[in-house]
Amino acid sequence: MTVTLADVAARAQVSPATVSRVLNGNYPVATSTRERVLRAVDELDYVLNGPASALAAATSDLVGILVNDIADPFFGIMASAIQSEIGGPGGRAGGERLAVVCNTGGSPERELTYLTLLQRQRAAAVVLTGGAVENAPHAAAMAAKLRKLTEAGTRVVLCGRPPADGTDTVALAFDNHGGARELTEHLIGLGHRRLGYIAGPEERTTTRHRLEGHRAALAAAGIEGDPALTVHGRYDRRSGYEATLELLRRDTSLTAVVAANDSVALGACAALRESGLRIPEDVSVAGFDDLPFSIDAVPSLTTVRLPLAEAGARAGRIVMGREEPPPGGIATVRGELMVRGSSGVPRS
Amino acid sequence: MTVTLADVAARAQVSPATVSRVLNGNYPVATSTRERVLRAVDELDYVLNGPASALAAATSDLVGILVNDIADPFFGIMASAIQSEIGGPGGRAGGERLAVVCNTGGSPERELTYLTLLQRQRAAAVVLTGGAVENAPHAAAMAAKLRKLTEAGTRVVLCGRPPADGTDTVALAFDNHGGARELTEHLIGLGHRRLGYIAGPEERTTTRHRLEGHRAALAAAGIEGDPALTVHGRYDRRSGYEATLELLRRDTSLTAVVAANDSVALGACAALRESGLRIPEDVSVAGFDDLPFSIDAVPSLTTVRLPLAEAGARAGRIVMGREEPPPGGIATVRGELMVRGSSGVPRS
DNA sequence: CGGCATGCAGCAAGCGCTTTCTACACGCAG
DNA sequence: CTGCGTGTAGAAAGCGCTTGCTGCATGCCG
Repeated sequence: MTVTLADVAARAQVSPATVSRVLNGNYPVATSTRERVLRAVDELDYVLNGPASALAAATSDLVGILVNDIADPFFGIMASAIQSEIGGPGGRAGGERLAVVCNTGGSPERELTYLTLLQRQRAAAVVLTGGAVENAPHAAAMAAKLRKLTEAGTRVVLCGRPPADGTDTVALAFDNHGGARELTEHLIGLGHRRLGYIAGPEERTTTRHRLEGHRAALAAAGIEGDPALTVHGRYDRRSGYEATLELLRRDTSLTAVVAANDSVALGACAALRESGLRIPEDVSVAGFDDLPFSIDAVPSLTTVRLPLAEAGARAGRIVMGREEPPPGGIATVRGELMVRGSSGVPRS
Repeated sequence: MTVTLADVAARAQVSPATVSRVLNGNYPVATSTRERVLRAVDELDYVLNGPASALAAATSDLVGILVNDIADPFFGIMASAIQSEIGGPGGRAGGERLAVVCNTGGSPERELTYLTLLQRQRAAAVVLTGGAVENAPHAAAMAAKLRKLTEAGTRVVLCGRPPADGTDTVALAFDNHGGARELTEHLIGLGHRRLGYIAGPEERTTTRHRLEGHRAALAAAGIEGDPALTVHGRYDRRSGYEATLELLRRDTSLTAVVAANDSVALGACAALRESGLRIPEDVSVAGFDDLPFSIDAVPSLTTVRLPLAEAGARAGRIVMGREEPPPGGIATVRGELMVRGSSGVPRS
């Protein structure tokens, strides 16, 4: 049998109540008693029963972090930053919390299911990262779930995701629109007029905002957007590779390829190179996010840096109540254009 | 107040016991009753209280995954594979489990603390990934903790980590030694004689095994290992960059740089390039792991592919009892040499 | 010196669920 | 017609912890 509070109490010759109070440190206990208890805990190698304590106290130290793809550094970096502020072991925060990263794989159902699971565990807090799926029924279901979580006392923060309508959940949204626009403006400034765009999966806010930013830049410059120059795909390298070949098939006159993110851009580079095109002499390429490997591409990738770690850390602090939420509960986090080797003046 | 089992029972006009049985499906319940209960659950939007149920049943559906660095795709890929087999939402397994990814940051203390946290939550299973810290007291503490977890009924599997002495924990270890050896043999076969080695952090099994494999290859070829040609660092790009500059400072005659992993190798490439050296004409570079971006480096990286996803999936299945553990509880997973553009014949 | 605030510890009532054991109603064999 | 197996539902005893309240010494005030 495992050791229980009562065993510790017996050994320390105090009541279970006292042991509990020593362990939680939320009630005055005489120093001598405390020491006796702690010694007993140590000697018996006692480990608190989490479920029991969560049940009795009606609280838990679980914090959930939802990500779309844990294998993607985009989410890994945010999750890492969030976790470090949540105050797991070694974190600066006081009580030890168990930060759990849940991988939704971008699936709306799983997102909802994980939220239910966290609700079931009476999670203390939840951070949702990544773009949302744009689909009315799902959005409504999410909003309802978030409201329920909030009601149950779970703090919720969205990180890198637009505010959820119908909730007053705190949101730290990335300025995908602005970043994409700035990026495309840069390319246009260089002289590009026919730009291909490799978008992410459809029905995602991130995808849409980046695409709209791109188109806004085109429109502002009086460039007619050609639908054939936009291809949708996933947020991975392979998708960028395939989409680029498709783009090349559709229109060989393009001088620049703007990708939904850096991984896609890398795939695009590979496809261009294999097609005998030089970067940026023949075709310029741009990514988004500025993940660590982007600077190592050859030529290094022109992209928009998103302050993933900073935003994650901030979300973590807010959800733990260690930082004031932004006014109105909504903040837009801007990206920064990083002009590097993969973009240049178009061939004439 | 939140809805409880009793509320559902009242609404369905049955006893709480019956509701519990319907929800757990482990006891015969008349169809008409079941339907009535399910309807009530639905109408009340009831969500089971996890802690309470874990306490009463003395089990939990939490599964822990320990990783060194969640921002590193090496771990992200494994975690993703493990999680998909664990049977979280959408997984193929039956009961829904909450897979929690814990980020130790490579710190021994945090590793231990997370294990305690998981023990406290009475986790159903735990998978530890990544190399272990080589340090007698810590190893002993870990072994003790793992034993305790096992005793308490938590299934434990090590993935990409050598067996823990003093436990009979199932382990899927990567053949870092063999992979490194093969890689260096490849370089030697190309004609390289002075190879720099950028090792990972000291006191890690992964670091040591890879380094030993490298040296074994050198020794087998009768090449004297020069201690000045080995530099230790972290497993990241920046570390590779700095270590390479240091290596170049120490010995400008080297014709190849072998890195502890792909990220380090990318940093090495950057440093070489900035130093005016061509890859592979002037200096060959090799990595380890074959992460997705490695093929996109220019030139693409020669490296050793580790079947991260496969190993993770297998570990996940084993820990869930859906696959037999390997004979003896220990399996060695081999890597595969990927010869690509970053390695070539040395300049004469 | 009585009385009362104060500090510390224990009692005991749950927290919401699971599960064993018991109860009841049938239906059918003896 | 009695008795018993079978199928289904309920009563109730916890699971191990937290916490409001009570109780008992102290020490200090008036």
